[in-house]
Amino acid sequence: MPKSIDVELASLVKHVPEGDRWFHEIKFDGYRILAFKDKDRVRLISRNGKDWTERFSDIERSVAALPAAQAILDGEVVVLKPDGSTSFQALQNFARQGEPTDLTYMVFDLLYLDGTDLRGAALEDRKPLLEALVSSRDGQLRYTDHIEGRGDVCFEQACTHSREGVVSKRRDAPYRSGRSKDWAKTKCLQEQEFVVVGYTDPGGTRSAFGALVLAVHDNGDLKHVGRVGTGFSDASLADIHARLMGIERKEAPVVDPPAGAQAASIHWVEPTLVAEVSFTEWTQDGHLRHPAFRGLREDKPADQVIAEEPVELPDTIAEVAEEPRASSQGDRPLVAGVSLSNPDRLFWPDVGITKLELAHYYESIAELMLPHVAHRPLSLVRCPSGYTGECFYQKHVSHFPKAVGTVAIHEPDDSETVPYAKITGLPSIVGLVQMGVLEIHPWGSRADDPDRPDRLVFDLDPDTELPWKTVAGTALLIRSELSRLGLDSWLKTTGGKGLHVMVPIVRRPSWTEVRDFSKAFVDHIVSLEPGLFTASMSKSQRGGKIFIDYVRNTRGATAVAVYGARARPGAPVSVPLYWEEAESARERPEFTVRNLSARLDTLGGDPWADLTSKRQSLTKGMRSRLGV
DNA sequence: GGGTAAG
DNA sequence: CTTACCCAACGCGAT
DNA sequence: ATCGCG
Ligand SMILES: [Mn+2]
Ligand SMILES: [Mn+2]
Repeated sequence: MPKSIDVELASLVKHVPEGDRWFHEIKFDGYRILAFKDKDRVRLISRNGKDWTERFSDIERSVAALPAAQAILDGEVVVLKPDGSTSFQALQNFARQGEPTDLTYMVFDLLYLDGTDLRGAALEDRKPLLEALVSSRDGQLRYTDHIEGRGDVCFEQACTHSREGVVSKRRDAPYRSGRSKDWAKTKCLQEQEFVVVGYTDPGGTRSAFGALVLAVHDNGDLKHVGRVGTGFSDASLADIHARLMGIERKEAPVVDPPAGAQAASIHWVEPTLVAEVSFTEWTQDGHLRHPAFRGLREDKPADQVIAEEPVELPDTIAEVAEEPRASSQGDRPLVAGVSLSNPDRLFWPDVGITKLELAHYYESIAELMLPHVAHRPLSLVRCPSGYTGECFYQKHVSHFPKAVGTVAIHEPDDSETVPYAKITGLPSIVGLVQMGVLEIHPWGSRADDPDRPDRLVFDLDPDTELPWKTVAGTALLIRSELSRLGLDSWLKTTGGKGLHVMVPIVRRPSWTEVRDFSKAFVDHIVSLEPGLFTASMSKSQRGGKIFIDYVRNTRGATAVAVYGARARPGAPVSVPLYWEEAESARERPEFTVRNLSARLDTLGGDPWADLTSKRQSLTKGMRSRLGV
């Protein structure tokens, strides 16, 4: 077994090589590491021969646990962010939480296995062996899969998922140490350092400054290479602006300052700051195309910044055909008078439901839906590129279509008021659809008095394995216990596994009083069958039980809108049920944006028709019976 | 998705 | 015209 | 204070 090996390195090329003779892998940016495993002994060695075994002790353990006596692996130690996660995981966790990051060893080659040197074998024979060796193993050690052929598609995917690029490898080639033409790397972006020589004023709502003016040293002179105006966070914008103000100067530090109106708006500064900037390519006249700011280099003296040699292109592909002009997106259909961009955008790619179809769905049920959702502050779940894409909660709205109303909400510990979205009619809902809103969550109070709730909701969240009949029975129990107190209630599906029981009340008690009542009521329900019900949110206490969530009944908390869609597979919707259906339905009623109309055609009547006219109050008598 | 930047 | 990037929440209960 | 949760 060899004690050391020089790694194979990829040549940089401009385009991904085409043809079936290539395997394409995502290019990871990290530490290139060879792992030598000999029985229990593992060494992790970097490209320049440094031993990193102690630093990467978690990885050392993973390699030691591999089912092989001897092995040499090649790969990259990377910090893997959880954005390769599937839609549903992403949706569950899209709240802002510190991104947990872990060092992961992404292995892409196997050079030695149990007495056999595999370096002479073809890549297409080495990789299956590697996959078998590390498969089913996740966490610290992962197999780097590849795509056969379709290099252009692979590159496009890599770049749109903001990966660094693609490494293409000849499938029939042995492992050769050193720089090789069998491995070709293609980068989505180039990255380089530049001297900051000035800045421009901000426009619109932008703060601090607009762009940084950049230059490089060239034969002792500073040459202007363009400006970078994107990639800044609000924090870096403010920080950099403060530093720029201290180093302003009258004259341009570059020998070739831009002329005309462009130049007039530039504030020149002493050339002491160095910025790291990514860009797609150099233009003919020596400027950066599509530059984006990455960060300031604190460690690099400005006078050492020179233009790096443009990449040599050993690639043979001559010219890229100009892409056919994407048919201009001028076709914006109107629904309820609201203009929709990208009407064919797939919001639910699994079932082929588009933005336009969602708008038409809301149009078709608006009359039934509006009484229950209009004139309330809203929380929104937006997924502008569909439920499988990045989703996020939004409460404060700005730059929404005019059809979407707003209500000023006073948030605790905030002297200012904040605008929340509000539905005033069908056009508002279509306006939300235009903004990629896949879930609408109304408050339990109305815009004209947000601090006086007019309805409670009991949210039944069953353990996934509980049968429908149990969930339905629980809802019926809650209904009858509410009835004993003198309260009528209404039922709906949630679009998930659970149910919502809705109780309209006369606006009078505060949120605190309503929450106390809800908690006491749920505690009472739990006491009836503690083995089946729980009021405790913690997942560990919910196994095999139904979690009855009373915390929905607090200020600012919400439940998904009735008739509202869910950002989940299949485009499910939350649907009103007759109480009789809870008794008679043998299976969980499940409806979608696509098929709800079939139910409405045959149902006859509206299960929630008399909810809005119901007048009932939370009384002293009810409270005392619950011991509040 | 909208807004602010760049080429 | 294009591309690239940032930004888009919060409160409760348990520990 | 921080975490888990919806
Ligand atoms: Mn629920
Ligand atoms: Mn976008």
